[in-house]
Amino acid sequence: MGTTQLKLSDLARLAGVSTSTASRALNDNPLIKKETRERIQALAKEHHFSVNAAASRLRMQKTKVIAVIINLEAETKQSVDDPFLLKVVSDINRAVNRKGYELLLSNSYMAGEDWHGYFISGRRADGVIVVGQGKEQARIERAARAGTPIVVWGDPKTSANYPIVGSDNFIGGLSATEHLIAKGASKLLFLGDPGHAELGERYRGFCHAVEKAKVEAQMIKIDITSEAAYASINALLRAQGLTFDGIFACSDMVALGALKALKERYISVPNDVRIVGFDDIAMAQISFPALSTIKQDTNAAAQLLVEKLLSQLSGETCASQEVPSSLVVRQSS
Amino acid sequence: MGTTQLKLSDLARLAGVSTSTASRALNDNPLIKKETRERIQALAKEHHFSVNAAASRLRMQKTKVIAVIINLEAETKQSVDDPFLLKVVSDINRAVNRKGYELLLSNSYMAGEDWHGYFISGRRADGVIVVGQGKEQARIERAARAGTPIVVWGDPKTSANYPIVGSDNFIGGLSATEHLIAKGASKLLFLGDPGHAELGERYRGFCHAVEKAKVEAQMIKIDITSEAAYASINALLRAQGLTFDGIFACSDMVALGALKALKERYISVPNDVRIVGFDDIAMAQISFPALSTIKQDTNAAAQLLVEKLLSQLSGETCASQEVPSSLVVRQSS
DNA sequence: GATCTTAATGCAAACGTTTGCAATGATGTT
DNA sequence: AACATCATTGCAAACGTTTGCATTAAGATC
Repeated sequence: MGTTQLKLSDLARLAGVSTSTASRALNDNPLIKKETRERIQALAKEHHFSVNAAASRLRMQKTKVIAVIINLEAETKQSVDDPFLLKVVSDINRAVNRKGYELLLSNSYMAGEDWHGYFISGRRADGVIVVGQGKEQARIERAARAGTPIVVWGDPKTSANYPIVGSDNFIGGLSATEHLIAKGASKLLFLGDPGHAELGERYRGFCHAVEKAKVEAQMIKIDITSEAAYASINALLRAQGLTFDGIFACSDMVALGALKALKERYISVPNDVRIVGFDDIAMAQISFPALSTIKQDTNAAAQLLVEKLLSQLSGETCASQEVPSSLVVRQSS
Repeated sequence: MGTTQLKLSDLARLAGVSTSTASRALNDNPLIKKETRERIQALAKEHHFSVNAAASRLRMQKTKVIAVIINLEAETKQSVDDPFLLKVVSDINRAVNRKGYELLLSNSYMAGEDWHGYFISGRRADGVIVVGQGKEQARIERAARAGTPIVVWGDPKTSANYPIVGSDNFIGGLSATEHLIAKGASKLLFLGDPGHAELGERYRGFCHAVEKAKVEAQMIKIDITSEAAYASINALLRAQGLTFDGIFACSDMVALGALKALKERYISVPNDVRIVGFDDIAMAQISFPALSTIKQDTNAAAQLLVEKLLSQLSGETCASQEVPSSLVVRQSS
């Protein structure tokens, strides 16, 4: 506090060696005699010395930082508070740390339009992980073309000039719907917005199952929030009565909103209506009835995202990849 | 990409001015003629120039970065996925950005024991926001004593050498409990861990209301997870039957876990048992019955945290402060 | 004893900004 | 005409690391 910041040259003087020796010693460079290294490292610990990251980054041309940017549409109101998105971020954080990198949490507000300029040229991060493919991929594509090491959490089937990691949304949608049908549903309802890349795949899976089983089906396009789901189910029931007996919701939050609307009208879940969600957020198992859902393995995905990003940093190119998802059957179906 | 990174001196040459002029122009320094400034700024935009943050930070001795560290006990299993914690982080992110700072998302794993060394001496951030006071405050206190600009989300009543911002937990606990009693409950149950600073205050409020109204009360000490709540309510019912008619849960997640256990045994909420939670997470209004709770104004708190941190950066000292919380009455009570 | 190898360390340049001070030219004042 | 003032710009140092290359000392080889 009172004393001025210790720098490497001070530490070196204290140890009676040159600055370069001190630097190498702290980086465990075998050029330096083992005893010397250990002596200097001990001294550093004793004096609470920390390398100045700004100086180091300037010299090294590397930041050891990965930026995570949450890519939400301004228009739709899927908020940053969506527990699933935040879980993804949290898992990415762990994965990033395990590789010795730090996590800069960013968003369109800070990064603006020119992600390459802001993060890479600006030496704020070595690479970018985008959470949420969104409807509009221009900025991602521009960044990738400018040479930004970048990976995206989204729908891996989308063809793009950057790798995308995400669940097999088609299979997820397919197996959720098949499960609903197997449980006796014959008038199905899809709740979500197929214009969104990942949700579009889930909807494709839904349609595929519907056609194969030759059952009735309808789709209501809503924002990805529980409020929108609650409102739309209420409106539908009011206008047309109970015209469905199975719901595939594009996310758990949506499913829970629908569930609430049904329960308020004493429509029994799963007897009158079966529901399956998507994501398997913490709330899914604590709702009543507990929510059947397609579990996304965010942990595995986060690890893959980071690995792919790091391999880009070392010059390799890599492809999109799907992470297996699995049906979790609970009481709602 | 192919071309090498543009630096300030290149931009200056392109504009036919010196590096210093270019630097000042980009920073909108009025020393430079207005037309020159605008010309250079336009040129910078045209060429996608971005200042090298590493070099700038080294020279300025400032990072314009704020570190947020989620402070969880290793022992208890309140996970990073707790939606409330993540909401706090997300609100802090917004508040930080509004002030022109970036957010470094960190944790004990990266920062280790010596937060001052890691963040401040290491020039990774200008200040630290700690989310979650935890049970053990040694590291926070040590960092503060070492001169780290630091603020904490926690219980503002705790006396400490750093400012703490948080809800008025005592009042929150008091009004939640009074509400339960007003709704007819006379055998109360507190669910949570009073050893945790914030929860301790909530429990004090609970006890205060209980004594004033002279009603029965018991406390079960559990981890702050819905799973623990679910398990403990089940165990209690199995062992002793329904010995309570009102629950004050220390968090919404805990309340929802308890709610599920009750519903599974067909105990009516709110007729047989009234429940009030704490936090007002998104799930509270979507559960069935919708959960009454004490709403914490995380947005206001986040703004306060950032303001207090920034005023520390400009040398002022500041005090802890409480943010008003409010009872939100829904169907569970 | 002279030369060669090897191990350990030091010297000094470079990374790309920002900023105090000096320099320049133009304008106003006596 | 000499001098002071002002607006605008440039020079060069400093921020604290890391690392290629040079240097030194010590042991090995002839």
